This record gives sequence, structure tokens and C-alpha cells, in this order.
Amino acid sequence: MGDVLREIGTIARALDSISNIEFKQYDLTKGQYLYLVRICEHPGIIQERVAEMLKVDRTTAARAIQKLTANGLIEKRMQTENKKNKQLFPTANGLKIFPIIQRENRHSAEVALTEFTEAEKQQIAEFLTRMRKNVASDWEYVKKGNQRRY
Amino acid sequence: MGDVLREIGTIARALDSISNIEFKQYDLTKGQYLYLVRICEHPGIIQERVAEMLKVDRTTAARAIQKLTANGLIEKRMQTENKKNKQLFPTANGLKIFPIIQRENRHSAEVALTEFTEAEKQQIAEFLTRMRKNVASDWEYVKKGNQRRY
DNA sequence: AGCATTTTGTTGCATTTACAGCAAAATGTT
DNA sequence: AACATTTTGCTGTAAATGCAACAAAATGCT
Repeated sequence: MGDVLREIGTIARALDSISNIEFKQYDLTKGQYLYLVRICEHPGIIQERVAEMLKVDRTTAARAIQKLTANGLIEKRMQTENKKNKQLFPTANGLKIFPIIQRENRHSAEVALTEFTEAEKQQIAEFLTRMRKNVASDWEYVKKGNQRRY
Repeated sequence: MGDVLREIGTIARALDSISNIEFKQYDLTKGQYLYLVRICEHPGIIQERVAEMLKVDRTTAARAIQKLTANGLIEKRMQTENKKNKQLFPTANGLKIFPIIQRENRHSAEVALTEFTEAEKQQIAEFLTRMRKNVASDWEYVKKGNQRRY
């Protein structure tokens, strides 16, 4: 079933594209909504962890977060116990945009799942979580420079 | 079920990331494998149609295809009846790489669907196709500059 | 036929993305 | 305690991405 992955890629690009266009009016440039949402949901998280959750390159996350900081949507806090980790928190402005993103995402989900019964929604959610877990280990493996055998 | 879209995004990024790393040894830079596959499968297709299938910006597709042409993996052919459309065809070199991409994609699909029964694979394929169709119209709508209401 | 609209393809430019490679702090090992 | 390894964060650089804006061909309309 090679087209399963294709469909996933296509859906992901389409939705990401839509979100990026719709969030431009809030001065959120490409992809930034992803990071802001995760930081709002996990205040105090460090960027390395955000990259891992999103399955995004470390440096890509670093620069996206840099920009969110520059734009005053999140802030980095240093701790006294740990001088290396920088905890991330949404600012008041970031928290103001957060529900807007949630609303948009909710609407996109509704559109995507039009004509799905509750049971079907339940089931696809479960399927996708299983797939994500299956894929996660390969991603880390390859990202660390290892070669898959096949 | 907002996490459905999230999972899709995460899976898509992870797999795309893996593919890009694995295809670098064949001088396929970021994303090019997507275009090459579609052109191999639909010889004579025009780039506008490729962009639409992939749900990618017109100009992004244009440049990816430009590069594939420059690297000798595909070629553009002009027709006599129609002076605007440029048909795309894989070259001998492109056709040599095609099965390598297919093999990688097949392996990724196997990994992603580990522990899925045949019936489950069937079902998720069907679900995803429905989702893709649901999302496609919004993508075109927004890409053309229209505003969604929600 | 004549004119407006759509389709297709391009380029300029600003931004994001990601591989290399570095440094400093934290953690693990002996 | 001393040293090696891992974790976290950053920057330089090259490439992809995508909006704006244009031109030319094709199509639609009256």
C-alpha cells in the first residue's frame, strides 16, 4: 500500500499550506504556528524536545523559535540549577494567538473528516498514532546518521 | 479530534526527512523524488498538473522540475499543436532511479504499517483517500486567494 | 472575429530549511 | 576526581519554498 504514505504527504502539505496562508495576517510566517502551539501546551519545554515532538531538524526548530522570540510571542528563560537548558514560555501576545490557531486547526480537522462517523474518527486517530510511533524510531535512527537496511 | 491532523503532519515530516537523507546519495536533493515519481508514472504530464497532484505551490514545482531537467533526470518536450504546454518525460537516467525510490517508499510503508492487519491497511488507505479528497477543495480554494469562513 | 478571462510557465526576492561544524554545559564511566 | 560522551544551543552556508508579478498562449464569451 504505497499510496498510504502518499496520501499522508499530500494531506499534510495541503493543510500546512492552508494554515500558513491563513496565519499570515497574524504575522506568523511559515511553520511558526506549529512551534507556538507546542510551547503553549508545554510551557517550560526546551527546544530540543519541541524538535523531537514535531520531527523537525534541530536547527530548523532553533531558528523558528528564535524568530518567535524576536517577534515577542514566546520567551526563553534561563534556570539557575541548569545553565544549559533554556525553557520556553509563551508571552501574553503568544497566548492571545494560541486560541486562534486552535480554532483554525479544529476547522481544518472538521473539513478533513467530513462524512466520517464518530467511530471512524476514533479509528483513524488510533491508526495514525500507531503509524506515528512506528515511524518515529526510524526517523531518530536515520537522523542520527545510521543507515536503514532494506 | 485535532490530533489527527497533527499525527499526519508529524508522520509526513518524519518520512520526508528520511527519504531526503536516503536519496541524497543519488544526487536527488530535497523533495525531488516526489516529482520524479509522478513524472515516471504519468509521462507527458505538465508541471501545473504535477503541482496540483502533490499540493505544492506552482513555483516550487516549477523550480524542482527545472532542477530535475538540469540534472538530466527528466526532459521537457514542446508540442506542435500546443505552444504553451511543456510535456514532461523521464530520461533513461530518471528511469534508472525510479525503482530505487519505489523500493524505499515501499520499505517506509512497511515500517509505518508494522503490526497492521491486511484489513486495517485496507481501511486506513480508504480513510486517507477520503480525507485527501475532503481537503483538496479547501486547498484549491485558499490557494486561489479565497477566504474560508469559520 | 474580437475581447476578456484563464491557464501555463517564468523570474525576483525574502524567508525557511537543513547539513556541517562549533562550543559549553551536563551526564556517564572508570 | 578525571576524562569521555552526550545533550543543548548556536552560526555559516547552500538550497528549497512561496508570494508577487509578469508574459504568452489558450480558452471562453458576445
